[in-house]
Amino acid sequence: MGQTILRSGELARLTGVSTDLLRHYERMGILPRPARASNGHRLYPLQIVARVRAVRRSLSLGFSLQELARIFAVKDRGGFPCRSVRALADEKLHRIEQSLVELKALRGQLREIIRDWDCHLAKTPPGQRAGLLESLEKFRALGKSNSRKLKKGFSQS
Amino acid sequence: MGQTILRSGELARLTGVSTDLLRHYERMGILPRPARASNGHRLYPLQIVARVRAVRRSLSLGFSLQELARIFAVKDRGGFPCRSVRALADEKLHRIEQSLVELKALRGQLREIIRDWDCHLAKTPPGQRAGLLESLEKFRALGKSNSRKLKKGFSQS
DNA sequence: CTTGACCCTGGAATTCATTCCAGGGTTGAT
DNA sequence: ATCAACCCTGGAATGAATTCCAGGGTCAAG
Repeated sequence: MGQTILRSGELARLTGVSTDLLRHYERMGILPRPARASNGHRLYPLQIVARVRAVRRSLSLGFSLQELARIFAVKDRGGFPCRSVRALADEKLHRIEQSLVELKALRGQLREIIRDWDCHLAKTPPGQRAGLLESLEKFRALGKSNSRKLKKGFSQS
Repeated sequence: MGQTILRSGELARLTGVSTDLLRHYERMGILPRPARASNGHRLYPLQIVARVRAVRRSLSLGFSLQELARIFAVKDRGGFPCRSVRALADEKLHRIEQSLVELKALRGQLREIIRDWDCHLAKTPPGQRAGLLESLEKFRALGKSNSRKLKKGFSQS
């Protein structure tokens, strides 16, 4: 527990990220190549935990691995990407707000559609055609925007 | 214009969906296999426009092609999948609401982070380390939930 | 000396909606 | 006859994050 050196499994457990993913981040240039033990095992300094957590946090904030790679490339070469990070964050915020607007519109439409359907269903005995899907045409789509991408946000499990 | 029969290009133009995608939907069982002209060209009845629009609408509401395929499989065999469609819609609504909650939390956090960063930046001359990324650790992640998938909703362009 | 718990590697698979490709055919107009 | 504008096919590619795989090494405990 109190060591200053971590092996991949320990780092994985500490951060909730699979070792596979840690290696992937390394390949992407998002985590620096760590020192190696004589047997080839990765040896991470304790601070790497912060880095991994920052990565996970950034991802959940809407940063892409590519963006992080770009940022960390600057950083790991001794640069200070703070200003560009800041700009990126602003962009993310805008996207989130945009998404919120769209999602709310979607919710409104879906509610309307469901209400409409329930009317139909109430008048339709089970096993009979109610034509719910067809009725979808009545509802016009929202602006094309990114609504197509938004739907990816609905988790599966 | 006034015909009752459409060729793929016409249907594509009418619905804003590429012919490639129309064929893809057909492969997926989401559009029924249309009649063919003697030369092999697809001949769509005018009603197919409604179907395509329903598909697009459903997709934008968060239905997946798989789900639509299941639904239309029942439907095209003469069944009435309305009840299951209704259940699915309910599920989508829940997901949207869940997404909304998470997105709002995200927005709050991102705002907080940005405010925090701006403080640091104000005190840090350009080209100097401000440690914005490192400061991300201070902010704890939200419940694991689907926040990972949510970020996909932030469009690129 | 064997078992189990680790670790290593590079590359492939996954998921999803959508697009792109190569190779080929049928029309209609010039 | 030839060009443009369509249409056909099946399969492969895209992007994004993540996982899985095979084949192999290291190490401590029993």
